[in-house]
Amino acid sequence: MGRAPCCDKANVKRGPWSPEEDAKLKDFIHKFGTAGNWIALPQKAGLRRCGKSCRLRWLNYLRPNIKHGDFSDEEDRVICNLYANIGSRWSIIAAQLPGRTDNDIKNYWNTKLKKKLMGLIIPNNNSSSFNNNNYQKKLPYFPSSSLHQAQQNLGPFITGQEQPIIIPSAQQNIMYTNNNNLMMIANNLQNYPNFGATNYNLQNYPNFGEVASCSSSDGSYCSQMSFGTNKDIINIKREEIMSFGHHDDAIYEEINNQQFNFGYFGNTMQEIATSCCTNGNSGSTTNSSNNFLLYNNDENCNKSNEIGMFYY
DNA sequence: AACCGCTTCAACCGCGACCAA
DNA sequence: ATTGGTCGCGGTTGAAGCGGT
Repeated sequence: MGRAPCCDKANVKRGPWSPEEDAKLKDFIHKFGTAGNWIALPQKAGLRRCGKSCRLRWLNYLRPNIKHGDFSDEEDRVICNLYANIGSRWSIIAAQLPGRTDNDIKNYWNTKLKKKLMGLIIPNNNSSSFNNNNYQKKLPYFPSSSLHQAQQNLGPFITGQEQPIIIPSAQQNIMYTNNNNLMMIANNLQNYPNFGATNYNLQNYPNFGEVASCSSSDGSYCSQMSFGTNKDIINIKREEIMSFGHHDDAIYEEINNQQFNFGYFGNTMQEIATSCCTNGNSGSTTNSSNNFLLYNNDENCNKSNEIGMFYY
């Protein structure tokens, strides 16, 4: 048995509000306020609407000082920062942006801001070295030049020269480095306790390359991950590879006479973890913490110079 | 002009929190 | 302590608008 409806659905109007209804609601609230009871308000105001609908219309549209229209860079920054820290707590985020409603911010995030951030890693359609349209749709691919441009476009989200930045961490985790070499996107690894555990069975992804090891020392999430590639098969410049996607997108591709390997694991967009498969590189987390380092490997697959640190 | 697919955003819905009786 | 009514939140929906073909 479900919950009792809050109003008589058969006798209330639904859908968009007419100017007359808006005027009635505004007029009533200006004269009497909400009288402490939204459920009873519509009847008193002569509106054939559900009380909840009245409340929403007032809070999101009719009340004074509501700000509509474009969000400023500063507002973008506030939303990103708060989303990174508290996730989709829209009402709390809205409280920090005078005139903005939680609904507005939620819509803005879902339809624009998220894409704006994601767009920074969309393959460069002008890239002459990667001209397969299908793969372009599936795979982010970064010539170092366009990545550098993307980094520039990050603008206010870049916080310093040495530290990676984190946007956001609650639901979909977008990770950046600002070393102009690598950029990664991944869902929050901590949401996927099996990440790094053997049941990901990386051997199922033959094109992943030679996975050196992928283990979890504390059983909670990936605390150590390393991967290497067979340098005789794969030839990828570390500046020019970033991959993520569905496992069945795992491909081996030859581009401009260079062999590229894209590795994946995870079955759905929600399960996507990161892979970064470069010539003789390996990655490992440090101290069971929420970051990992990516190294160059030397001829013998020993770590040489550090490429970058990633937070998640 | 007609159709189609995509995006936007106002509005809806259900659920948990809260509060008064 | 329990119950019932209301509020507020966050996820989802769907109509409208828009651009491409």
